[in-house]
Amino acid sequence: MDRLFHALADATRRDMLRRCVRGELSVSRLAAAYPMSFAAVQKHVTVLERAGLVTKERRGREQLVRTDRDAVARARQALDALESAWRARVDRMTGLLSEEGGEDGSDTG
Amino acid sequence: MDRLFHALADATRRDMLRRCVRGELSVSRLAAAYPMSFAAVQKHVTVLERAGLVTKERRGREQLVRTDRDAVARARQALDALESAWRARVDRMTGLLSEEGGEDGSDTG
DNA sequence: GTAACGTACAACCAAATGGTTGTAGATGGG
DNA sequence: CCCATCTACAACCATTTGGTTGTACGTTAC
Repeated sequence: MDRLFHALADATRRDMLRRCVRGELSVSRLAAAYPMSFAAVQKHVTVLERAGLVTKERRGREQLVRTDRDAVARARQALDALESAWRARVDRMTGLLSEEGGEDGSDTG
Repeated sequence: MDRLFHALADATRRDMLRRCVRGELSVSRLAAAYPMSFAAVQKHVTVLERAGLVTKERRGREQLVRTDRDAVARARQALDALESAWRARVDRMTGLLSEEGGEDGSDTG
């Protein structure tokens, strides 16, 4: 989860995710799109890969990068969990008066 | 946006967000919950605050921390935008054959 | 007024980040 | 084979992060 959000916390990497949705860009093709060295782009891709946000697929001597849909969904679900905490709070206010105890701690993913 | 996701990329800070949903915890009360110094917790709160994820409200000599619901929603919307990119891709495959051009770049926020 | 509490902020340090360059291993084409 | 391309990885550097301690300031309680 740390890796996931950390990977998302960089504008270059978020842009990469958008570009790699179609999974047709090699690393060097991707690198051509940014004003930085190939190695720097490689590092960004590695960060995305370790976060599970993209996968690499070999085609000849190229390595095609593709955004992993499920990983983005996972991040969204984490934020959903946070929002549901508000809902629980509202429920409590409108409905009843139970004590606190909503310690689900869904952070192990 | 960078600050937003960066703030979320730390388990301690995510835990803080959960705890501060009800907005009834002072910084020192919060600090008591973690195995680190008060100053360290203060820094975490500052990171969350600069990301817009929490606000502070003074009550006497205490400073109550409260999670900002809208900021979390904002992060979710960013991930929604990513997912809609996949939908656009599917649309293209099933429907027509238009060229690429979905450069909305909703990154300025 | 003074002590205790809660907060803010600066200085400092180890480790990680994000960038660079350089080198080396695979792969494909003439 | 030889060369160009694509990739991988290490070494290095400036900056940021995440933690510490110490000090100063405002507020509450006695």
